[in-house]
Amino acid sequence: MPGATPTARAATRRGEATRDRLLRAVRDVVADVGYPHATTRAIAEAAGVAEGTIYRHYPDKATLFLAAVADANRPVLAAMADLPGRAGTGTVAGNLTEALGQLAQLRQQMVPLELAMLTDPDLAAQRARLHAEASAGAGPSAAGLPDPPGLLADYLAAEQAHGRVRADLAVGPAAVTILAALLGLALAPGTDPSSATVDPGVLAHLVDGNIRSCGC
Amino acid sequence: MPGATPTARAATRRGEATRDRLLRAVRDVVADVGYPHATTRAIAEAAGVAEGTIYRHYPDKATLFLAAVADANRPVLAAMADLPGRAGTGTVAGNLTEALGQLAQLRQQMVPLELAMLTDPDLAAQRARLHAEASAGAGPSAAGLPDPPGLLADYLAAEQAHGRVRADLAVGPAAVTILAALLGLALAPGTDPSSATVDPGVLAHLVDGNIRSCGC
Amino acid sequence: MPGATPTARAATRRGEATRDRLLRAVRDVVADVGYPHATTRAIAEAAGVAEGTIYRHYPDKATLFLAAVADANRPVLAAMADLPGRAGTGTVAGNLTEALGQLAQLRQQMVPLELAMLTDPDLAAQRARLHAEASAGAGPSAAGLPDPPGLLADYLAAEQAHGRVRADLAVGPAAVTILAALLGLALAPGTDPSSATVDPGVLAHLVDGNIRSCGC
Amino acid sequence: MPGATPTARAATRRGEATRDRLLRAVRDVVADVGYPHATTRAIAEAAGVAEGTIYRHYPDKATLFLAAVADANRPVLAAMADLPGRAGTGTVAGNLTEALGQLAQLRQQMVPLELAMLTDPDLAAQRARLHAEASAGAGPSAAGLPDPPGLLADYLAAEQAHGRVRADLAVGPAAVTILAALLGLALAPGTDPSSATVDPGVLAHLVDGNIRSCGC
DNA sequence: AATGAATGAGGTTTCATTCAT
DNA sequence: CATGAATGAAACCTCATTCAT
Repeated sequence: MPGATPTARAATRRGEATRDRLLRAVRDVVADVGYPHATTRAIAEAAGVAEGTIYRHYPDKATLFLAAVADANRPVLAAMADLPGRAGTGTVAGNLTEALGQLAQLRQQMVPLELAMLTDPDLAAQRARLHAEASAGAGPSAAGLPDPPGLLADYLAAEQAHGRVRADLAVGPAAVTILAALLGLALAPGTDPSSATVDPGVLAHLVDGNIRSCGC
Repeated sequence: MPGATPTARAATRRGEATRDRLLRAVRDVVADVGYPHATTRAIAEAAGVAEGTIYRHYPDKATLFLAAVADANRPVLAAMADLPGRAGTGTVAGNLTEALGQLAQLRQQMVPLELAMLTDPDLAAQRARLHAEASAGAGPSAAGLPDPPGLLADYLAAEQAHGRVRADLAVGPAAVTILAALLGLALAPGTDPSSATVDPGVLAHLVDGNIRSCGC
Repeated sequence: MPGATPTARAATRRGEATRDRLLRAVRDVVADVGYPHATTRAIAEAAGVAEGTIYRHYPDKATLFLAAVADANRPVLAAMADLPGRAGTGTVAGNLTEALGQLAQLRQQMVPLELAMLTDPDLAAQRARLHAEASAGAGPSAAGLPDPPGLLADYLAAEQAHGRVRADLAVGPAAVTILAALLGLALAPGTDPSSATVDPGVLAHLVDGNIRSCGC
Repeated sequence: MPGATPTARAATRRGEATRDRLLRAVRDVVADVGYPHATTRAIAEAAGVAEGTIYRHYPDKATLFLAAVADANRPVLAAMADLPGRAGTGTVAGNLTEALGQLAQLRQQMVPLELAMLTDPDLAAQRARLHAEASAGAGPSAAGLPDPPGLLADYLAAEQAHGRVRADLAVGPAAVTILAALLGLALAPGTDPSSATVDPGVLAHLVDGNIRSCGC
């Protein structure tokens, strides 16, 4: 075993490290100079590799960007995935505040990348195609990948079942609204981009206003 | 007096018409293909003029974009400016629903342009410079131009004075949250961009959840 | 007489004034920003007219430049034309110093325009064509228009006839050399372009070294 | 040691060859069509590379031109650098004639580039900045780089010390005048640009008239 | 005669991508 | 696997010239 295909393994290791550096470089450069100025040159430089190296790991720039988005999305989804399981424990406001706080913090990191998706229809289209393929590949049953709005709606519905959220709340629109507000806050002009967190007062208002059971 | 300076006026007329066509072309092209693909060539074509014509009216592309943003912003501000005057009339929910509905409709139109500002730091910087100059030029007293969050907060405070909004509502954070949610909704993936309006259910939820006096 | 075709006359007057302003504008702009940056826009602005006005007086930019060169050349030729007639009067050194001093002063003014001719073969070709046509139009006898080297050589030859210049001086090469040195001095790096005159020491050296009769 | 870093060297080699081809292309194109028509397209074509290649080696067109000027200047300086060491050997006239003849020949090659510097103030300014930086970088003691007028003046002074040039000659003005004349001759209209040399008669006159010791 | 908006060819520069090393 | 020179299409912008007023 010692010495078995050492070069191949080392090479693989090296390649993975390079890919990681590239993904992080995409995030950094887009956050720094904006998507329109995030050129392959700038990204390669930030990653400390030659420009040509990009194309040894990704077939083109769009694919690299989508990989960076997926990579940045993972912790966001993880932060939300816990939520439904907590229904009935602690307090509703506490659970939401913690989850949304985490989410806001993470989203801040990936907002520039999400913006890129929103401003570039080509990128969005390619992402849609990838998602479609992924769903198809996973079989017909795997239609609904978990996404933040769905997870949040699930949690709210579960709390309704526990009687801890007013029964007449439309959980779908509420989830969408809450997350939209969070996104909107991250973008609002005047937001200090260096502070990674949302103003706690605003966050409290958001939670409180939306789920308050009617005991006011 | 009529006909006093007919040529001068005519000349100006033509130029103004061209400028208008250019501003609209910017909006259309950005909405269509996205800011990164909104080239001067595409804009000129959409406006029905030669590429060089752009530069007789605007010194560079950034200035053209900023002019388009300002132009698109005008009706948005107009829609909000009425609101504070309506405090005490009709119903709170009615006033807000109407104003936010209008706002959502208009914002939809200018969201792509605002996104451009958010993705391109250069553009944002130049806009900031322009605003600074405009404020300076208007004298030291004109510091605060009216903006949507301020106007909405003013309205909410006025309704508090009328006792039609619960007294403990923090009007500043509430205004910011509502508008952020509106912006977030316009961006949320899955929003049908062809429907210019926000889902009325969501809008109702937004108004209701945020300002509801405690009579539930 | 009063009121006789006043408009026509006024129009002509105005046209001539405009042409003059244009010629001077060409000189000023070329001297200021250099021939490659002397655009029709800059020239029109310097002349205080609209860009289109240029083409009411000159068929194209090259013709305008050549007219400006010819205009700037007139006083230079005038300064040299006197010289041959002065042979035998005053002192040789005095005559030359005065003529060359004047020439240097004037040339300074037109050096930028002459440089334009030297850097732009198209312009030079068109000038040559114009000269050829002028000569042809003036009849076959008018082949040799008076030019500075010829006039200077004529003067030196006349002084040789008076015995005031050493007999073995080759007047042709001497004239060419002197004028070339003058041109070279105007161009030499380190020449202060604001001082319109040549260093008197250098000028004295130039005169002295070239024509000194052998009494040293 | 051979083969130590073969790739790096090879890469460098290719780049260096391309740079050389570009520098020569600049000279050729400027000499051919004149500075105002020396477009990047024409230069790239003359060098046999794509237009974009220029910008991998030089940040912009101006820098490329300045590099071409510096490159063309090197042999000119080399031709003059020998001169001071020859004082006291051969004959004064022989030394000067040879050096100036070489200089004229070389200068002919670089006259179009020097003209470009003279007609384009932007270029001249950037050159001045570069020179200033170079001097500063070389330490405060390296203020005076050797330049042709200085070297020629040094030579003349040395010959004065040997008693082979008349003692009352002002070596500074003489050197300036001689070189200015050479430059002027290269530009003089009527000079056949295909003959790379200056008319020997004129050259003799130039040498003779300026340094002749008084034994006539 | 004069204006200035409009034109479109062409200029410099950028950039995603390919290829020889 | 990695490099970096090379490519060429396309981006933004300029400019001499034309044309409606």
